[in-house]
Order: sequence, then C-alpha cells, then structure tokens
Amino acid sequence: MSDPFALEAVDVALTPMERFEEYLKSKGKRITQPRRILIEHVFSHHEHFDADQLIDELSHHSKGSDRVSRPTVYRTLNELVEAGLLRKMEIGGRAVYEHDYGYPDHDHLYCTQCQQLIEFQSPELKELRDQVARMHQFRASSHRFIVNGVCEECQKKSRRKKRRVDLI
Amino acid sequence: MSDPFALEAVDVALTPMERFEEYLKSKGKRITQPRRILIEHVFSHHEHFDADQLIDELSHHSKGSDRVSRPTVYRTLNELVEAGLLRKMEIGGRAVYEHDYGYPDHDHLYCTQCQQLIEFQSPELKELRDQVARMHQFRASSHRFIVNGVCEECQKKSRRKKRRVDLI
DNA sequence: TAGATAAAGCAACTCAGTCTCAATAAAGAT
DNA sequence: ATCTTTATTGAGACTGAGTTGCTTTATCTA
Repeated sequence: MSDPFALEAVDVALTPMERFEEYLKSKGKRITQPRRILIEHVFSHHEHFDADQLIDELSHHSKGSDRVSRPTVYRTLNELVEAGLLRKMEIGGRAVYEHDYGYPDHDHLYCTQCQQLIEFQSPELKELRDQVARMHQFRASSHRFIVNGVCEECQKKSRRKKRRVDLI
Repeated sequence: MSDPFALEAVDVALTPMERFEEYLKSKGKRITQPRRILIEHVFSHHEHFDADQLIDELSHHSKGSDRVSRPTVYRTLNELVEAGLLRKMEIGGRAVYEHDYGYPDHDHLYCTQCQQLIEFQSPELKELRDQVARMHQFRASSHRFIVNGVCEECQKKSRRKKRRVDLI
C-alpha cells in the first residue's frame, strides 16, 4: 500500500498549534478550547476532509468535553485557511480542505468514480502559469488545477465488470 | 476595446439549436418552447453567466411568452451541459457557465478583485496534464485550471488608490 | 385530431454555510 | 486569586443555490 508518489512533508519550525496561536495573537483573538480541539483533530491525520465530516466527528459522537458546534467548526475552518494552515478547494460544489502548512505545493487528480484525490507535484505547471500570467499582465497569486478522470484502481474494476458483461 | 487574446470561434456544422434538437431526439426528449427560448437566449451573447442571471432575465422582466421558470432553467442548463453545448465550472461555490460547442478549449485567469474571467489557450497545459496522468496510470478526461490573481485594470486602479493614500 | 406521456410551473423542500443573540469563558487589570 | 471586559461559543433561525413532488399543460405519435 506504499505510494511511490507520496509527497514529502516540509520541515517547519512551529507545530500547527503554535502557528495558529501566533496567528490568533497577531489578530487579537483568543486561544479557546474549541479552537484547540479543532486544530488538534485536523492535524492528527493527513487526509482531505470536509466540514461535515468534522461536524460529525466533533459534534455528535464525541465524548463530553471535546464537542464543537457547527457554527464554530465553520468559523474556525475559515480562520485556519486565513492563517495559512489549511487550503480550501471546491469539488462538485462542496468545500474540501487539506493541510497547507508543512506541506508542499501540489495539484490533484480527481477520480470521478471513487472520489479519490491523488496529489502530484509539477514545477513546470507553475512556470506555465506564470508565463501565461505575464502575457496577460496578470498578477497571479494562486491557482487551482484539477484533472478529472478515472484512477488506476477504478479502471481495473470497470474492466473486470465489462468482461463479465461481454460473456452474456 | 479589442482584445488581442480573444479566442477564435470554431466552425461547426450545426447551430446550437440544431445540435440541441439532435441531442433531445436521441434521448427521446421533446423540443419544447422553454428549451427553445433558453438556448436561443444563451447563445445570443458570448459571456460567462450563472443560473441566477438567466432566471432574472427570463422569469421576471421578460415580456409575456418568453418566460421560463426557475426549475426549468436549472433543468435545461443541466441538459445543455450534458449535450456538450455548455461547460460548467465552480467559482467561489457558485456555478458559472460558458459556451462549449463551437468554442475552443481554454482555461481561465480569474481576477479576485473584479470577478472577471479572462480566457487563454495553452496546448502545453494539456500535454503536461496527460504526462502527469500517464505517470499515475490515470485516465484523464478533462481538467479545470483557474489562475487566481489581479487583472491589469485592477492593478492600475489599486496603484492609483495607493498613491492617493501615500499623499496623506 | 385524440390520446399517451414528457415536461412546465408552482410551491415546498434540502443542504451547505451564515447570522443573531443570550450565555459563557479568555485575558488583562486589580 | 478574583473581577471585569469583551471575544467567542452554541442553539436555533435564516439564506441562497439548487432540487423535487405533484398537478396542469403541451408535445409528439398514430
């Protein structure tokens, strides 16, 4: 199950929690229990996730003290994006988040069959983007590149299914 | 106001209306008045638009017979995408449409200040995409590439504003 | 032209995300 | 350590995009 294309983490001086505290202080905001719970939870595993998952995990079946309400989940997610800790993207009209802090720039292959997001890095892409921007006197600050298609796994699965149909 | 980067239209054998009729027949669907009104309206000007604009233009201040209801606007937009006449993309959690039929492949620069979408073509991008896909045994079918930033106009505007502030 | 049935329109609904506002809890001051 | 100020939380109401159920209307076929 080892992925030869898995991205390396980037070394950073502060933990996400510490970085977030920096950010909060710089904005005159408070370091509260719900904010701590959320960031702890979010950075404990490295997957793409959406607000609903978080709400599920932190509002409903969560024992006693580490509950966070729906509005606070949304509010804090926005702060984490604002603080540069998370990156937000829209896929199929739904917001999906991933780690940004301590993680290298990358783009995604999106399998329309199993909804899996596969990450990849391409320095050429950024060059290409900057070149296009230059041509249009456009000041590029970020980009979103998502390739839709079918992943290896799902191709195999549908080939199998197809063969079975051919026998009929 | 002539844009040196404006994309050329692609020659097509059928008008959008004709293509849509083909599609509808092939699906055993009916060629109705609302569908006719909608496609006529949508292909009469070449801009990016969203469902709300259409609803506004076709439900409210529209004289008598060419009214189309909200659900029908949404339903027909989906059909037009399905039929390959329109292309749909998500920007800021909102669906935006543009002509696909009779129009070349392209990607977008998105000005986060004035919300303008600037089109550009880059054959290299598709190559790059296919190359990455190949590396991951991924069967790519489409992609979405949006570069966020500030357009030329808005850069000028904010420079002007900045200068004014500097004088204070 | 009549009859079968797809589609339109209305209103009610869903779902993600936001807002209001009373109650609570950080943080600095005492 | 406690008080006071005020940001933040949480509950529920709200919004806005998009969808659905259902009755009526209109298109197609024979």
